[in-house]
Amino acid sequence: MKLTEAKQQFISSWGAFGSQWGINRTMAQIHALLMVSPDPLTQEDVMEQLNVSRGNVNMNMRDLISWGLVDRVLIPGERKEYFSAEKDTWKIATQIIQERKKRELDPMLKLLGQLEKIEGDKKDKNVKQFVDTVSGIRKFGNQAEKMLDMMVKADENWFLSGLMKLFK
Amino acid sequence: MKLTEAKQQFISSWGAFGSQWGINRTMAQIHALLMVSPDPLTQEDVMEQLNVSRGNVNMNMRDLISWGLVDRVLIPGERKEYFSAEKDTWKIATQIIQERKKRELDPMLKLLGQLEKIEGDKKDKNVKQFVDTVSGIRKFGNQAEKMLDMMVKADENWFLSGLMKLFK
DNA sequence: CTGAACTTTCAAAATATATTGAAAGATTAA
DNA sequence: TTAATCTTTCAATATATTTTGAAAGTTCAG
Repeated sequence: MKLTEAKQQFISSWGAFGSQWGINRTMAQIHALLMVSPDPLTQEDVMEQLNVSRGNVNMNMRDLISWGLVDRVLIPGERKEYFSAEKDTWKIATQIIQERKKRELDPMLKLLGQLEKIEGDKKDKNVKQFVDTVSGIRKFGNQAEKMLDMMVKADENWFLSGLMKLFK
Repeated sequence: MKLTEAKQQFISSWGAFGSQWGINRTMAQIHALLMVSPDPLTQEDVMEQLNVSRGNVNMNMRDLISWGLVDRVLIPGERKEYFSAEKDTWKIATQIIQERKKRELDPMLKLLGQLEKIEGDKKDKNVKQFVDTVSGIRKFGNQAEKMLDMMVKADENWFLSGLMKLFK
């Protein structure tokens, strides 16, 4: 397989993969394109390579930046803006974990904590099942949160070798 | 807060949470409803409580069953089918991990493995960046896969206390 | 068998999400 | 300044996903 074809496949699959995880296809594709591009690209470059509109690129690029996955890059002497993606997989992963945790997991755990304090007869099986379910999810979520924090703080090597050896 | 209101909130938030992760809202809501219901429910019950159509409940219930999160339950002497959700958070989580891994991660890792075998001059920075990116993601994915397998095999207690102590 | 009770299917409709592109807004070289 | 270049916005449009509900399918008691 040639580079051009492989790139296409990678970009298209990364887009499809992303949609299954609630990331919009174009955003994932832009990310994929930037990850395999050795040099920074302009909005124009991305528009051409992915066949999407200026506005679309602009909005999704902004999102990618807010996720900390893409940086604006100034090239001395150039008027236009360039964009470049973080290429280190470990950093990408921890960045995504951190953001999703902050944006989604934390608020959910907060809500569950409130729902647990429901008033009602603990003898009522409806009340009991509700409290048990909610607190079960909350406990699990809290542990997951701790584990993710740990991952984010740790370094890649810990993940690649250290953790694994403990449970071979 | 009263049970009824708390249930509503839980169901609605679980639905919203699900959509951010690529799960359709109704499916997540049905799941939430069944998780907090002490006894099995019929399609009719779900239709009424969530205000969705028969077909919708039927299709999503089928999906939930294929994910291993809901079981059909036969009640002796009853003509209709009842549905009941697994209530153990740990089992729910490992079930979801296992399924998503099988449906999404495995195929993606397979593809990345192929893309890595691209033909081309390794001196070309385009080729190099492509191979580096793809193999970086693949390696990370492989480790993640191992770790998830471990989680699925382990038991809840290991997660709740054991793992955590190692990295306090 | 027969038909009542229940389940499944799926084309059409509704809804939600993503994309476009032209106009307005910035920025800067000259 | 001015005007060329580049970026951002957002209402309109297009696309994708979800939902509906009536019809077809299934099951089983009598």
